[in-house]
Amino acid sequence: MPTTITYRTIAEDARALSQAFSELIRLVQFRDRDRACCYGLTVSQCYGLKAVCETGPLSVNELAGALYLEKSTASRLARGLEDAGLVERTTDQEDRRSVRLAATAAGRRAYEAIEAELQREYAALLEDFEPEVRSAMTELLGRLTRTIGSRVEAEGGSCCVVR
Amino acid sequence: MPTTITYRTIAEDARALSQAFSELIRLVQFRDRDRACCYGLTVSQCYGLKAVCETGPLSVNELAGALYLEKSTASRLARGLEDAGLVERTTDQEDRRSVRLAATAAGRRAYEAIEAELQREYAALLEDFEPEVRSAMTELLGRLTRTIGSRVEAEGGSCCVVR
DNA sequence: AATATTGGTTGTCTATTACAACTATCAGCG
DNA sequence: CGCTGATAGTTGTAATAGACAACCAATATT
Repeated sequence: MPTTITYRTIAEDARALSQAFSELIRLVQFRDRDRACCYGLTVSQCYGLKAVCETGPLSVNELAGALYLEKSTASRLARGLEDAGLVERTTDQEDRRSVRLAATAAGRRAYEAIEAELQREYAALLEDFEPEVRSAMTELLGRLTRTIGSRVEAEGGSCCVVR
Repeated sequence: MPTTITYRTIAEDARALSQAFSELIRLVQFRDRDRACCYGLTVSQCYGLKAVCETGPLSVNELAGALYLEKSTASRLARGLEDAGLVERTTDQEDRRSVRLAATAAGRRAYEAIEAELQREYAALLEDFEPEVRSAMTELLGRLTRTIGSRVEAEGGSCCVVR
């Protein structure tokens, strides 16, 4: 299995990236749809729980920011997680408008189980690659993601020209 | 800007991959939601048009397969594209149950404009990286996507253990 | 104290999707 | 030929996910 990485022009790489991305998005959405059942959580709830567990207690607005959602959507998401007993909602004593969403013990357990399962899957996937390719892949994907993230945060998301 | 790619264990890579993916998915979905306006098409319609334009005339079932959708969903998607005047629907003469979805001239124009805009965006994004990193990134992302694709096609998408 | 701002919630609407029931066509077989 | 079963699509229905706007309550500003 050769690791020949050929150089290309930016345009060629952009084309390849566009192809890979749109396919990837479809694939992951498909997988996520199917996964919706786990622990009786919806896909969004999984992402919400993940955000709360990883970033510590969050306000509704912070949750919305972390997931790139509208605050109303985040609010309902939080309620769902609360109803499921996975997060606890207390009013912030510094600012009583604000809410503190913190994971409960059950929430942390669920998060860890889901995360472990996901990582088992990804590990199995990565076994198909040689170690250096594997590491490069994850490293670069991380970089790409961070770059896209900073762009989205800066621009907000421009729409293409409708002539 | 050094290109130090450190080796890691599979578990570490799996963890990094999981992180990058979930962030990436959120980001791209956010961008896509925002983009929904372009040419009066919805996001799904854009993906549908892309499939029809790139893979040539498709049946409804083939469209569903390409986008990992249920055939009913693909059927409605096709109708939307037809109503927008972007694809033409003719009954296959070999098998009159089947339908041939082909892009119209307007459809091809719209597809090309959307694709060009996307690629301009990706090119701008890739400018932030050195050529060798850029190429490696797109190359490896492509590989990863194909590997995931073959897994999804094989397994269908297993759900995690609900104990 | 009056006004403006901010954090959240609720009402309403749209998009995206699946599943199930149905129609029409095709393929195989006695 | 005429059943029977499989296949391609369509339509009905329902659930999820999300946005936007109007609102309430608390905090900030002047």
